[in-house]
Amino acid sequence: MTDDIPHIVIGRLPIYLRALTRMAEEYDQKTTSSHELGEQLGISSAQIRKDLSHFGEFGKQGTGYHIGYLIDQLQQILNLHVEWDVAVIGAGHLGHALANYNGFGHRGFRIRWIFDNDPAKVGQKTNGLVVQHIDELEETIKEHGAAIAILAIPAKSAQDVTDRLVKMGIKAILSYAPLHLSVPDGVEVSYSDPVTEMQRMTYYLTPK
Amino acid sequence: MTDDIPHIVIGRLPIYLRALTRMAEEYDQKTTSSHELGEQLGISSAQIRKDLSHFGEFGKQGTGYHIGYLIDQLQQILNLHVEWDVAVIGAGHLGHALANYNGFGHRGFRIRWIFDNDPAKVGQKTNGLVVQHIDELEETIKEHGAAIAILAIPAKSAQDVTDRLVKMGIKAILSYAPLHLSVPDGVEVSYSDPVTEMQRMTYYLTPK
DNA sequence: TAGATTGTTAATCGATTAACAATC
DNA sequence: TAGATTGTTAATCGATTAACAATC
Repeated sequence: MTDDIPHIVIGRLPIYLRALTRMAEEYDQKTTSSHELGEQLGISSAQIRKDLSHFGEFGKQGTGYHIGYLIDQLQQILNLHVEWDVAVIGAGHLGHALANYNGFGHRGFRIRWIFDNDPAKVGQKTNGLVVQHIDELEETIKEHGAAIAILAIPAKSAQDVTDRLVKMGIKAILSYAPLHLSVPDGVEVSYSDPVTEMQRMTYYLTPK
Repeated sequence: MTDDIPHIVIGRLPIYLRALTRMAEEYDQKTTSSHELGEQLGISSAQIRKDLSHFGEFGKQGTGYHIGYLIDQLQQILNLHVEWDVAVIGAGHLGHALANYNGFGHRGFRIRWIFDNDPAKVGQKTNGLVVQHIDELEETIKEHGAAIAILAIPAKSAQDVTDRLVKMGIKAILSYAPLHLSVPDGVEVSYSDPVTEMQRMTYYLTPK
């Protein structure tokens, strides 16, 4: 796939999609403008128009964007017209929280498997899912084919599990483990470490 | 506080801190170089040196950086020489996961309160914390003073709660709610929405 | 001394913004 | 028609990188 669209632009598309969906569902709004959308998100209207212009012409002079149409286009661009099966690795508190979060379904994802290496957790049911032993990982992925995994395990074992996931063809990993993961080209990784985020913010705070 | 150091630089400091801590604790390493650190993190050595140079001269030509000293300096810069009290809003699965996560303590934070608006959850104990009713928010913050809150509640009520937090003087918010929050200048917000992250990654994936 | 690595400068690269013709 | 807003261009702004003198 030809790709010279900046990563940073791609990263904003889901933000636009989220805001547009909210306008449609919460406020039953039919159209919007780059100005209104930008105001709502703290982003300049010029940037929004520039970002969208990488992919086509979705608006009309004078009236702006039809929300339903733009939502549909963004979903197409982001490959969200299919539902993605997701494997959760780790059945601790966070793994359970992910398995029980009902915000995935309407936005393109379904948690389908949850794994743990603790025999005491294997067999537990959570939101209709049964915790499988991590050693069934390879077999399960081979059988069903999965592209996305979420890592909800300690840093210690995260790189090992990542290597196994990559070996099985996983192409996107969302990691809650507090460390940098090494992956080959072609594998996407997103990091979500609450402490790192908070440490960034404390820079701007004054200790009491 | 004078501040023309780019946000993006501040955002990398906790990443450096995390990697350095790992070198020290996991591998008992005493020194490192910008080259080694960069290799480990997928960041250029020039960028690391440039970033650090905003704050002082921490290395020695020929030998690199003393890890313990650099860790200490980064902690000072990020205001992590004090421990920050954190309020968690929302005692659902995610709120409980946060309350039980043991990765905060060693990195500068302590979850001290957890709130919910569901009477059925108020009074529940989790990891030594008792869930308080959200209506006790103002009183509790007024009494103890808190600067950081984590939002683990649905989008619907997130802006309302944010307004209340800001009113009480909260200066940093880590939000797991899938929406953009409006806050006045001087209040830091970090977003952590797993779906947004995954939607960014699916752009690069090929639907099967 | 020889080798390694810093901190910094200048050049390059990339992203954001202002402005506006086009047009609904 | 008058007003609003797009998509795009060029200018500005900011971040990254390459290179190297300084020096441990």
